Amino acid sequence: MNKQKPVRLRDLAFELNLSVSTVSRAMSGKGRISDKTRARVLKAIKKSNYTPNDVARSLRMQNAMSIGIIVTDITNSFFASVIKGAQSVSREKGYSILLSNSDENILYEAEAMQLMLEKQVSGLILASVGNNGPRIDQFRSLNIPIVFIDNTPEPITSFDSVSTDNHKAAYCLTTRLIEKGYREIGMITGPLNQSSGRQRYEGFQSAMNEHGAPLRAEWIREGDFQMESGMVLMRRILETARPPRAVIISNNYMTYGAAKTIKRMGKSIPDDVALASFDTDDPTSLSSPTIASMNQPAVEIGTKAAEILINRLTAKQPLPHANLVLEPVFTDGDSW
Amino acid sequence: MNKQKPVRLRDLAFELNLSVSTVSRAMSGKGRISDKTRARVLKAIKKSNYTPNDVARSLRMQNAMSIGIIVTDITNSFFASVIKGAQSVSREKGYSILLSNSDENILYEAEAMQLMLEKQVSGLILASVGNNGPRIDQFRSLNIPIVFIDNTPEPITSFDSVSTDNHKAAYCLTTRLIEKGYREIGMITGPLNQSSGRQRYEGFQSAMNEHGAPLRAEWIREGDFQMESGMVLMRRILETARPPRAVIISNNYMTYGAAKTIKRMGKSIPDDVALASFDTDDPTSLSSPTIASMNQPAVEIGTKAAEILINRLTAKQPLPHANLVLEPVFTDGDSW
DNA sequence: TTGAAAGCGCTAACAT
DNA sequence: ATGTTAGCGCTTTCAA
Repeated sequence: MNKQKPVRLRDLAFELNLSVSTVSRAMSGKGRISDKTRARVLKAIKKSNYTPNDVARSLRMQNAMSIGIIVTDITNSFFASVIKGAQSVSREKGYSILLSNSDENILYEAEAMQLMLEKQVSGLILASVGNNGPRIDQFRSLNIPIVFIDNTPEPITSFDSVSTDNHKAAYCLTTRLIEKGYREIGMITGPLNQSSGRQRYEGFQSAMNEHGAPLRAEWIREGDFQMESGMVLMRRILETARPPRAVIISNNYMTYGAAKTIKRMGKSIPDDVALASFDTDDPTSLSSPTIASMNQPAVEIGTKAAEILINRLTAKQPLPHANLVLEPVFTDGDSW
Repeated sequence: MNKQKPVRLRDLAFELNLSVSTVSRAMSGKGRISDKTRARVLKAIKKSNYTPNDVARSLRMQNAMSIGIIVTDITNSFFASVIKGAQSVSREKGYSILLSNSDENILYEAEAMQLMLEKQVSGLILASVGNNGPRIDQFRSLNIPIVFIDNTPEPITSFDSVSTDNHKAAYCLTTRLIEKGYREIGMITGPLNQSSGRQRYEGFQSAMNEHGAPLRAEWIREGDFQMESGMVLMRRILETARPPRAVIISNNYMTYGAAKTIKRMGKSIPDDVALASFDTDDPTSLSSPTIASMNQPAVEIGTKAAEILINRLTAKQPLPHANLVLEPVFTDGDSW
């Protein structure tokens, strides 16, 4: 348990009677160097257990080769998948991942962004919870690219983003519901100041209007994407004098909460109230009922976001903003 | 979109007619400095949007104030929760998180460890997939602490670790099963070269032996913690001439796979075969049947691991190894 | 109380 | 083909 000093380039150089720069070149493969010395150096590196100090390299290169990822909740399987996707392409391209959870807290998000800045990340993948203009400007003025996922700021075209066609997803989901014969449909929306929440709400509205189905205010509640609000709001909706026959719920957690409430009230899905949702992927395949759901392709969002980011980082010329909008993936269920 | 040069300490110093060291002291609060200049500096920092370069600081301080976390699969809700726990403590104490997924691949794990080394992490939280002795030694010789979670290496007492009492968990689970009247019990184990897999198997054995229940080789199969192996092995077990009445399955994914197989074979849980498992937490609470399960306290594992790590990092004197063994948390279900 | 200067480990321009 | 040297942005002795 000797607290051994780490081997530095200088140590290797000394041992081999070479200069640091020669050793450095031997490692990087850049610059002219004779095959003999190169082999000699590489051998010495192996047996000395040399580990390059990437902090020093980052400082010198003015590039830490790392990507920051800020999500609201890593425990949400959607974000976990996004991260997994982003991580896999990052590794491939030689970038490491700095991770932060914002816990849906705008203050934590700001802190995390500040941290990323200080750590000199090469770029950021951000699932933002709200308006964080000043910090975003700071990234921009330092020319550190951000790719927005899930929620996108306005106007979208002045940022990079990877998102899902939420309007369409909600529109389709609602239309299917109507085609199944439901007309009295309520909704538990997400926060309407977040693009995902708002777009899903608007898609719902469009479909309802187009099919001449009634939009009743007491059937529509704005939640916060947390399970708790799903529980509370579903109860409120079901306790109206004349509750709807179906409810669309804007994300997975609120749906789980809502389902809990429905069970507790002794009602059944879909007989008493039908449910349709977003992003309720079920790794267990034990759910009952299975929830009809429009899902964002999470892993793909992660890989695409990382690709767009790295692409921009390695581009020779300024690139136009990329606004990738992926198709939602529908999975049917017996919740309706 | 001016690619503005970041403000450095030197720029601030110039602007204020001070030296860099004075500005640095003003920021850090260390060292004598007059209140006036201090205020002056702080004001300038605010309005100039100065962002300290942490890479430079890390190099100078020989401490990156970051913690590496390597897990096998961030998509597994167990690990996601571990990370969440670790992250929250880390943030509090001023450490950032470098994340890597090993995808249950020992080669990726080794690569990730190498990366962490190069990035000069202050410490590592490692959910190891297998024997990775040399790399572990490297951390040790560089005096970079590792806290093992989930799987622990042998001999456990020469490492820091946070784990769950897997033997006990399996023993209790098996005993309960027996007390419910089951005697013909099979098991789909995890990899027996991983401590979690092995200990759960041994706990099962102990309980079976102690209660004089039969251990039949054809009812016991070694899986790899993936869903696929749960599917395959459950089929194999059920296709034996005389299948068991209950099967204990060593983790969540294999259980989901096994349940799928059981359904596909047109059998029912628990009437045809009862199930008991580990770590099957169900965020949806929609599972049917709900799975009786012994769960690791995931978030707590994460927080404790981070605490132990940071504690060691900030200790003045060498600390003895910490081997925290947490109690499993039982959640009943109607799978038995 | 403040400033000058060294140096963390590395890369790269320049010199040999 | 190899060596010398400057310098990335910061902290911290040491000197003024």
